[in-house]
Amino acid sequence: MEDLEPAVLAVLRSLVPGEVVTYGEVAADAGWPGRARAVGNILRWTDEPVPWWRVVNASGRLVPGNEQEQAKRLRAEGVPVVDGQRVPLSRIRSDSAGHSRAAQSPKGRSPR
DNA sequence: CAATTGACATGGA
DNA sequence: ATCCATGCCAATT
Repeated sequence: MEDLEPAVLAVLRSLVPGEVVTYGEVAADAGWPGRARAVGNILRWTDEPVPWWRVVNASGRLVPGNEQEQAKRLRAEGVPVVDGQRVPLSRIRSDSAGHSRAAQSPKGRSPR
């Protein structure tokens, strides 16, 4: 599981201003399909300088308890926030702020 | 070791 | 569009 931490951090660091991804997306990108929950757990306790505000759930909903903070930061990054608590995924899946985002699982990584 | 909880995902009501 | 139910994984109690 800790193997996931550095992987997730790397993915988040790879993100670009204006880029928003879902937990499942990050998990899959890190090489762990289905570990979306674990990702969220990490962002919760990790003290690393990870842009957790660029991570939202599959529904486009911001983080519970910090939605205001998220919305504020996202808005500052150029991400259109709706109602100050939601993000239109319609624009996120496919195009990411003008950068290529397609990493697919490099190899079978599931020692479990 | 079993039950519960949670910054998730998907689908149906 | 929102809420509820089920599944999946990991951490806590």
